[in-house]
Amino acid sequence: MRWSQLFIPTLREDPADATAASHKLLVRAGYVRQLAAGVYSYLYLGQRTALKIIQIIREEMDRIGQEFYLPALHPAELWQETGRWEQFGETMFKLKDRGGRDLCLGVTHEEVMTDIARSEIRSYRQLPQIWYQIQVKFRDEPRPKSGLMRLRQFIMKDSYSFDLDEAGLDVSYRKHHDAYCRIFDRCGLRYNVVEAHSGAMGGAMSHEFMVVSPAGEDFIVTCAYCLYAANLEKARAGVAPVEDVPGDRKPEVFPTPNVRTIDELAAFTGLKPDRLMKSLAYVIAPADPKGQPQMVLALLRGDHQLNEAKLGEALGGAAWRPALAGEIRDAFGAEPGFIGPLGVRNVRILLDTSLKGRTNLVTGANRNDHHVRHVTPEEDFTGEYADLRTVVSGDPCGQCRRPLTVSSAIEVGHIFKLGRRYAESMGLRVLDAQGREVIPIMGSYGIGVERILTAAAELYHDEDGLRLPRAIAPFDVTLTPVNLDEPPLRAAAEQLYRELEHARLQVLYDDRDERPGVKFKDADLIGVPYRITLGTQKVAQGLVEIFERSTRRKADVRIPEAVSVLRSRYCG
RNA sequence: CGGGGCGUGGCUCAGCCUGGCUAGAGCGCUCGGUUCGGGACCGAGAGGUCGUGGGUUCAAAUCCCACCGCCCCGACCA
Repeated sequence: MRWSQLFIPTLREDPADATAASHKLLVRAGYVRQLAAGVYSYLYLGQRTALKIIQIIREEMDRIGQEFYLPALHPAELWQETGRWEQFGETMFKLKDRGGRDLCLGVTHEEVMTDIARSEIRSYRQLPQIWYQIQVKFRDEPRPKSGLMRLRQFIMKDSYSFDLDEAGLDVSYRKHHDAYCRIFDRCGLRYNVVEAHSGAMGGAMSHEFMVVSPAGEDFIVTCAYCLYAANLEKARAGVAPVEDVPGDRKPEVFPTPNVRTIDELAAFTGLKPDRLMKSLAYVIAPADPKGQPQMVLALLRGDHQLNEAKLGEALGGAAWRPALAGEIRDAFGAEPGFIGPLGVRNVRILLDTSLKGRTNLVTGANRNDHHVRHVTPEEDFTGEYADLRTVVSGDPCGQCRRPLTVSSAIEVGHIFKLGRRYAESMGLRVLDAQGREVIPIMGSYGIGVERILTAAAELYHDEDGLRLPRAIAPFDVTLTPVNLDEPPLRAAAEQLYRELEHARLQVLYDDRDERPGVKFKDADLIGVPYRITLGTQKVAQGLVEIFERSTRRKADVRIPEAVSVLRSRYCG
């Protein structure tokens, strides 16, 4: 394509409202423009790159499944059937048609896919199925952010598997795992596959595909030695042992005026926080509206942080919230800051596993301005052990004891073993080989197209601009004559342009009447992997220069060989 | 939703605190000329409801109130 006829609005300066590198560069390079918070237009370059990403996804998904295209506009009834009309709440864009009927824009498509399956699939012989689509999703996020990182409208490849049994689901899940690896490999991403928290979706297993980046919003825990990898929400680790001073004395209450926090208590007692026991109070709403809320006391080592996802899991997925000060006073007889496990009644006590075997700890006395020392779990009080703490960098790996690393990461894909929740609630049934009616088991799987672009931009850029992997760059090569007023240069450029196109390379021919510096800066900014530069001197000697964007290496080649040299780079 | 910031030509910003000449700069854009291997230079131009509405005032980009939009931190995130 001839640059002079294209719309590639590059910017010299960073847009004022961007902070993430990918956001700044995608706007500066003319890939995207913002329309509203979390809503972006793809311009020419952005669309070319998006289409390449989508094509890679499509090719790999076609190896394992069938492409559909579902509506984005859904009737409310479908979502009310599964209870997710309420569950998604304000995250869902809801609207009414002219007849006053409730509609919404799809946040995901389990309901629509399951609706198709239940009305068409009757027999186990029709299973398994893997259906996918590449389509727009709408989520009214409370806080869109970082350009294309978190959008309110975005393109997702989502797929759904239907299998007769768990073994079948394992196969479908595995196929997706492998397809996702091929997709992200082909897109040039470096990523980790991590065990993920299944969240309110339920389900037995889920994995996330994570690109480590400081711009990421998630945290993952990885072990460089045994390859353990998990989302921080889910990650487990060992703990370095703590030397307790053996104490055979009985618990002893002592005054601690105005000492509420762990830091204050450590300073007051002169003990390290790992000798203290942190008491956090939560309540579970009763299943029965007339019932009493259940008070929960979570106990952690003073220097540890509670992991809310793990607490939720320990409570069996029940809805919970931090206890209010009044509720704490009623249940413990003391203000927050002075509560503890001793002598409490009707309180469910959860101890983090790192407290197992510890002795002689200090914790709240359930009496204002007092704590209690010489407390030993299991001797002085009892409770259930659960993994509650948030892993931090340096914790010993639960598998190999080597130190773990916590990194921020961008979630580019997520695969879920869904189970039978949707099939069950929506009445999907098939007959098995014995003629019995059974409920198929489902999986759901997602890839965020913009996330791939964002992650690539975060991963591959420098101070001059983007340097996208070849597979997703908008062009293969830019062709840059430094001055088109010189007939020999123009002739050589036009000739090369034809040859490159003939060789099926995607070439961006910079035939603009711009000075060389402008052309070089723009070419660097938009991140095309190679540039062929035609300069007066070199062309007079029959040479052109091939410049590799990612390494900044330059090499002179003879003009007749330029195309084949470049082709070999792409093929080899 | 809580906290913070911002809103002035296409872009990046100054001006606002302390109200008052015709609202400025750089970049970009148009025309003419020179220039041409890393965002050139000279000359001449075009382009602005100062986010919106209301209020105070002789007078509002500037002060006050309300609203809207965008960004950041937090909460949230199948």
